Amino acid sequence: MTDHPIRLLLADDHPVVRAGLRAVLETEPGLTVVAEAATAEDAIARAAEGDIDVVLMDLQFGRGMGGAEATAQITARPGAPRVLIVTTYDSDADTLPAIEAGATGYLLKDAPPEDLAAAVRTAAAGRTTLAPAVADRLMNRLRNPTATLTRRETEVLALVAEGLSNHAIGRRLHLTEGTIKSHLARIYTKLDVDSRTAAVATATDLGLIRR
Amino acid sequence: MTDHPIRLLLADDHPVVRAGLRAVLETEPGLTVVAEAATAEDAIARAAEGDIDVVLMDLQFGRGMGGAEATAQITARPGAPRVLIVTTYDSDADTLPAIEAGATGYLLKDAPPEDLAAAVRTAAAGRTTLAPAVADRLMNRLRNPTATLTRRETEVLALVAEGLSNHAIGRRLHLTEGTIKSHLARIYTKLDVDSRTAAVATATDLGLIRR
DNA sequence: CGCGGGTTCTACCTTTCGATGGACGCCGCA
DNA sequence: TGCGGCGTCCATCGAAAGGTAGAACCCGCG
Repeated sequence: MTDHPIRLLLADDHPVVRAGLRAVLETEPGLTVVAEAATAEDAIARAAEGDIDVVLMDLQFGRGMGGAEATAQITARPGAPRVLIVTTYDSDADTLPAIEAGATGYLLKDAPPEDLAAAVRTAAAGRTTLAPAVADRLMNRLRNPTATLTRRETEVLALVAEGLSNHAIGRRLHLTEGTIKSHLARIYTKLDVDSRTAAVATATDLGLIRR
Repeated sequence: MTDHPIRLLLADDHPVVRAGLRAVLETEPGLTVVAEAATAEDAIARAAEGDIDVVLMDLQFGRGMGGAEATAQITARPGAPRVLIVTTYDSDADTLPAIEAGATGYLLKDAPPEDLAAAVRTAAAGRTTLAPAVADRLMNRLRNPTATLTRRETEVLALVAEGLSNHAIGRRLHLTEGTIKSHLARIYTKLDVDSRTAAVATATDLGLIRR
C-alpha cells in the first residue's frame, strides 16, 4: 500500500450511477474520486494521464466503444491503473472478454457499498475480486469446458438465429446449402442438440451468439 | 402545485443507484427523499403509508416481484402516489406492461439529472414524461399495431423457442402434432414469417416471448 | 339465438431440414 | 517429409416441417 489516497476514475454513461458511486465511495476513508467519464473513449483518455489508481468501468455504454475494449486499451499501457468492472450484467458473453481484457475485478451493481469499497482497495493492491455469481460462472466454465465454435460456425448460427433458411444463409455467405447443413451438423454435435431452434436456444444461453 | 416539498420514495435493488438518485435529487429545491426500498414488496408497503408523492421505480429487481406488478399494486389504491419508472431497459416487453400498470412516466437511467428532476415535478403534477426512445417505440406501436398472440399460441411458440420439435410440443401439451402445426401456421401469418426460427426471432424482438 | 374467435383435429402435398458420408486444403507435430 | 486433426466444402436420402383446405367444438356476446 502507498500512503496517498486511492485515486478513482468513474466510467459509466449513466449520470445517476456515477453520482451514486461517488456518494458511496467518497465517504470511505482513503478513497478519492478524481474524475468521471461518460464514454469509453473519454475513460481511455483520462486514464492515460497517469494520476489514477483504479478505474471503475461499466461494460455497456450507450454508443461507441464498449467497456471491454476500453479495459484492454487502458491496461495495455505501462504503469496503467487497475480496472474494476462494475456492471449490471453477468452473462458469459460479457464477463469473459472483460477478464481477458485485463480487468482486475468484476462486480455487479447490486453489490452493497462496503463490498464495493473493499473491492476497490483490493484492486488497488493488484489483487482480484469477483462477484460470487461471476465466480460461479467461471468455475462452471472450467468444469465443463464450453463448446467452442469456429468463426464460420458462429457466423452460420447467428444467421440461423435471425430466422434465415439454409438456402438463404448459403446465398448470404456464397456457399451451397449443403455446406450450411454440414456446418450445422457440426454445431449440433458440439452443442449436443438436434435442431436449429435448440441450437439457437443453447447458444444464446451460453453467450455464444448475441441477442 | 402544493406548498410542501415533493416527497419521494426510491425503489431500486441497487444501493449504488439509490445513492445516485438521492444525491442527484436532494440537491434540487423542493424535492425530498423520504424513503428507499430495495425490493418491490418493500416499495408497495412503504408507498401505502401515505406520505409519498412520487415513487421512482426500477423495473428489474433481482428476486421477487417485478417493478411493473409493483406499480400496478401501488396505483390501485385510492390516493396513491404517482409512479415514475426509472430503468435501464427500453424493450417493448418492459415498457408496455409498466405503462398499462399505471406508471405516470418512463425514464431511462442515462437521463441527465436535470431531466430527472423535471420529470419528477411533472409526475407530481400528474402529467406524463416519456423518454424519447420510449416515446418513439410507442408511436411505432400505434402505427404498426403488433400482432397479438393467444395464450395457446404464445405457449406453443415459447416451446418452439426452447428447441422442441412439433411432436415433442404436442406430447408436452397433450395435443396432436397436427394441432401444433395448425397453431404455428396461424402464428406465422400473424408475425408475417415462414419458419419457426424466424418466428422466434421476431417474437423475441417484439417482446412476445421471454429470453 | 346466431356469430366470431379460440382451440382442436384430419388429410395431402411440397419444401426444407437433418443425418450421413466423403473430399479437399491447411497446419502442427512426429 | 509424411501423417493426422481440423476447418471448410459438397451431395444424397429419409424425416421433419410448412402450405393448403378443410371441419368440429366450446364459449362469450350482441
